[in-house]
Amino acid sequence: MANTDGPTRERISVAAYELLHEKGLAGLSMRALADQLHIKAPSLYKHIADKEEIVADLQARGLEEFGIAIKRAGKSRKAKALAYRQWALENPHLYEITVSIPLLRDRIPAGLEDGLTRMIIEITGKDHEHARAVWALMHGLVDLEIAGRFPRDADLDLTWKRAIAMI
Amino acid sequence: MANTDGPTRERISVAAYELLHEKGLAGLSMRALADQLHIKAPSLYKHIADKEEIVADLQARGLEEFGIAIKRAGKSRKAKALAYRQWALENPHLYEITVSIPLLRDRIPAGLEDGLTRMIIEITGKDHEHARAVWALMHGLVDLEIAGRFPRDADLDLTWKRAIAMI
DNA sequence: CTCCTTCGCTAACAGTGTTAGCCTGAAGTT
DNA sequence: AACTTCAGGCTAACACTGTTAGCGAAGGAG
Repeated sequence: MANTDGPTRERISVAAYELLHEKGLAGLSMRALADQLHIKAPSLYKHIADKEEIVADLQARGLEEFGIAIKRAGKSRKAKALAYRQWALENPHLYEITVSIPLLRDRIPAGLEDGLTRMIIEITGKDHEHARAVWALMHGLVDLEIAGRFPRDADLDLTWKRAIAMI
Repeated sequence: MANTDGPTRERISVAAYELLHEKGLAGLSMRALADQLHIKAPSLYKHIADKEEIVADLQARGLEEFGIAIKRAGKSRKAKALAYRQWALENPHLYEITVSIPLLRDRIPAGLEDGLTRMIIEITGKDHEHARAVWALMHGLVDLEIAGRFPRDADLDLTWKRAIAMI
């Protein structure tokens, strides 16, 4: 019997988003995703081409939400930087999927990535090279923090302060 | 018949090291590893406990070689920074396995990680916080470069110049 | 000679993404 | 009302992953 409320493409995206938040990237399996929609894994393929498609979806969502969070932050460079860290720590799985695995450029809305790049350049107020260095600094800090690379007793608030001072 | 030259623990490590260089982390499967040693995958477990053990092995090797490369570089901060980049780009898979997946601290030689941390502090010549920020900057730059996150026409040499100037 | 350890092997299990092929109910068309 | 079409479920299966159980043969020790 056709479900009275079959999982349309949109509902799959929502379920994937929730699943990612709850179980992380490793827990995002096709079968787990199907379970949450009360269907079987192969049925997902009536709506999507492959897993990459939903990963791309989540990457796009991540970039979008991240962009919004940074825009909303205070205007100072410091506020933006802290917003970067805060968002990444609050959305580690979303951050991971957008940045720790290859970005599926061909499958996310065009311009999304460029928009963010332009935003960073705007914030730093300098040229591309400087913006890239700043971005790398933010990313490196967050990545190492999430990966647990810093000692447990490291004062990361202070580290960020120093980093911001470097900019 | 017992092999005249059975894959001892050491030979497994070597094969894993080579396999990682050739096929990357994704290509490092137990069956592929066994193939290279002309045995079957389950036989590997007569020598190792699990896959994590060989990953830990490779992480240790990576940290070690990386440390040597940095030590060998010129004395200036700039030379060290460029050596960081060069090593990472020349050993992307080794870099990936040491830094893109959780470091198996309990299974690598004690002090290896600390040794590197101390080295970075020595190079930067300042305190822990500053050293961490510098490390994050280097890591961020390399990680984003390997992930292809920078536009193809980006002048990364110049980006590094700017980054080094920021330190 | 016998025992025991080492170190191969095959078969198997649970998990992964994915494909082929079937079936059913709803929607349109004549 | 009957016929066709098709969306969207389903099961079975394949190739891959890491891993375990259990078997068997070779070599060294007593």
